[in-house]
Amino acid sequence: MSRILIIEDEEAIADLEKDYLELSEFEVEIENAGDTGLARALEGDFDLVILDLMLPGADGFEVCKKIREEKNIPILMVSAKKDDIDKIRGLGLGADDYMTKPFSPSELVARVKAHLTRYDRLTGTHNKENDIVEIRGIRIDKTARRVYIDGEEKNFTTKEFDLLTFLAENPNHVYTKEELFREIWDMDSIGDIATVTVHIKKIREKIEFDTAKPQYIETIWGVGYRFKV
Amino acid sequence: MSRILIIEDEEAIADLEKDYLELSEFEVEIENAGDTGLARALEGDFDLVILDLMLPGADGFEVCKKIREEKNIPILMVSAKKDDIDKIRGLGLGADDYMTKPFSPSELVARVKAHLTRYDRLTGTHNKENDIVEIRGIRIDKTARRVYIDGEEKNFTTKEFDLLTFLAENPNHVYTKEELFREIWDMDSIGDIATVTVHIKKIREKIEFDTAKPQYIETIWGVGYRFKV
DNA sequence: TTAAACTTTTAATATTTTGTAAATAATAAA
DNA sequence: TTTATTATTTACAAAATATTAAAAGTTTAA
Repeated sequence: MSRILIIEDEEAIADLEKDYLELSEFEVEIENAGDTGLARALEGDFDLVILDLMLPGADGFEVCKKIREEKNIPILMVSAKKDDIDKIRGLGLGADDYMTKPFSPSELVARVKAHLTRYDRLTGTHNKENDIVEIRGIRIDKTARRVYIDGEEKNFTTKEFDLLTFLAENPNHVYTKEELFREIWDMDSIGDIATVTVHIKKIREKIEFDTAKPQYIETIWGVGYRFKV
Repeated sequence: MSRILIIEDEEAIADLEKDYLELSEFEVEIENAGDTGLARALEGDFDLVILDLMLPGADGFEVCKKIREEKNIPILMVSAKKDDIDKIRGLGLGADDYMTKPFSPSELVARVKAHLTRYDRLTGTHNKENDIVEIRGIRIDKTARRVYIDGEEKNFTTKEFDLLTFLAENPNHVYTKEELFREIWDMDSIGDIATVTVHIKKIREKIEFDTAKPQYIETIWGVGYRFKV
């Protein structure tokens, strides 16, 4: 599950937040000062930070900026003053969200979840762990070397699998047959790039609704192929 | 420069949003119905979508979900009802932010900027070499070999693409047909120059509003052609 | 070891792009 | 205005490139 760091000097608030987050299966740690909180955030392996602006030991703005310089994880700023929101924004600290006290714990949990979901989506952390490529209804499980087209598993040979995976992992990029050949086949292997064409056809037969009008792997006449997204 | 799609049926609101966003140098397009908006979002090359929940032609929830299935770009939901926020969250549609009407335009702009910044940070878009040529409403994606005229994709053959790209990358420079021929066809021999003329015509048919009065590729009589800027 | 599965090569066919040529239009110079 | 020069446009044939099917090799697994 996800690990969350709360940097907050008011113990009661920190504990309340922790309790609610733990109810949602999060793993939570608390630091009660700015300097220690910053150190912990940089050193620890957290997925999200909840950072109070008013802190002993360091300026909250500064802490936020420093974390952002090192980490891309979501930072949720908390402040008692509504005016601070504009300030945070204006300074371009890289905070992801702002909440003014008092706020409901469920609101906090909802926001935390939303940020984690987005972070996973954009960085692909979630998928990378399982080595899954998912794009336009095509799911490629790289570890198991399985391909699902609209949920249905289809069999792919080694070369077909590698070629499709490479294209799906680099969508919207036109590759020449030579480039694809070099990528999938061994660098030094001498061969005719015509085999790329044949494999593209085989893949199309398995993933396209109408092979004559490919919706996934497009032909860029005179150049090469492109996985359309 | 980022491209933003507004899906909103109230024209006054859409125009207001557009004006403010354009003041911040964004490129903005408006769709006033759900179905057309969805189609545009999926087909077009946008960096962010602002989506009104109450729409004719389709359910706003549905539109959001469909966009998210295909694209990872930030989606900013707008609604008149405050209760909708919880609903959006609960349904897990993948929206990135929610605003209730009425809201201040500057607030909108601030949020849009924040989302785009985060998106760039997490996807690393800004790190990747952007081989995108953008000039006077013409966007050329060299990696994908795609051309958008006022946001709409048009098909270009290899020679057309190369020729247009070369001219667009070197605007305001007059090239003789011989120079263009040597550049695109890369032959040392003086071949038949007439083919350049024909290709210029083909390109003009795709990019010019009125082929007889070219606004992009000008003819410099007796000399050659120039991409006007 | 053999059969099946996979990969590569080959060649015929289909498709798209490109170059050419000829007619027409526009411009500059006489 | 007339003429010579240069550009535009059109249509079509030729060239280039992609698709497809099938045969020939190659590898893999029983």
